[in-house]
Amino acid sequence: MNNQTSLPKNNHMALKVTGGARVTNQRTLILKVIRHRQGHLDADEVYRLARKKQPRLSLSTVYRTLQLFKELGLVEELHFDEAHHHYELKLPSEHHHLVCLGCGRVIEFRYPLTRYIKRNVAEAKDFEVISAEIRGYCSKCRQERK
Amino acid sequence: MNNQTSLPKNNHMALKVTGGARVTNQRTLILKVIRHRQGHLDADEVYRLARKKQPRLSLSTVYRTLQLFKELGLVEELHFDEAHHHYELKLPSEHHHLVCLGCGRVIEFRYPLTRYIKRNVAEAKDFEVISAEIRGYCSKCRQERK
DNA sequence: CTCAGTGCAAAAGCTTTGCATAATA
DNA sequence: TATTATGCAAAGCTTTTGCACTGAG
Repeated sequence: MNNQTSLPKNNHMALKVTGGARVTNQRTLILKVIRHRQGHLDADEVYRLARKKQPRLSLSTVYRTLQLFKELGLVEELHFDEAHHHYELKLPSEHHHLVCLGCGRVIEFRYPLTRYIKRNVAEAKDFEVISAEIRGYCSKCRQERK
Repeated sequence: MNNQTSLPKNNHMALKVTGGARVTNQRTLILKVIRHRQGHLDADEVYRLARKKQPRLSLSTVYRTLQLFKELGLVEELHFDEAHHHYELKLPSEHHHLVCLGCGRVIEFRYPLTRYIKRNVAEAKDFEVISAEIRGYCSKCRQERK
């Protein structure tokens, strides 16, 4: 966060662990951008942020890198709305999202659902839960809908 | 389901209730197609099924109608994957989805989560839950990942 | 030195929009 | 008859792909 020089090392480790994927400036930068932002961001946001440091970066590299990170399990791809994919760092602790269908706001919460779901939902017995997305209407939008 | 003549009446009612929206053959047909299929389908599937009855139907009409139905609260729009929107009839009873990140399979289940979530998740206290999507890996894909 | 990764531009989806025509209320 | 809805074609967006060049290992 504050130690600039430690980030490349971490990125290098994260990439190296995977076996085979090369550590390039672009990948290091993109991982740094995602780490810096807590929460999710879409490909274009990653692109705009990363270009501040490396203006010649191309959008296709961002897409290819995000795809790679997803396969490596470094980031998770989320589908909040119809228009974009969103990506965020895969965190060790369980956390989920409330998505408002009215205003599109995304609220993250950390209450664990996995155990409850696996215990109560027969269909989920053998299902490995990664994340949950609860859709509905936030209090603000509920009032406006009345 | 089997009484062909009763469907238009139902559709008419569903559309009429809304105030303003006109009851057209296209809308009636599209609603019928969605009703006929239990479960979700995307715009192109609606289009292909509906064209069997009305070959001159255009894809833009399907999109516009789906959009309308969504606004009217007749159908729900789902985002299982990156490529398409999916639509399904809004049912009175609570039901949710398990989505496999490996094979894309969608498993529906009817166990109610709303009460549990509202009770335990502070952020969801004032949130009106419409549906939940649990993402992860199904048993088949979990074995393959090992 | 080799092969994976990048940038650029073009293509490929899915979805939306403009406009004249057709149909509902 | 006054609007609203439709069909068609074209445009818009995000995402993917082909290819020659570059750079990591």
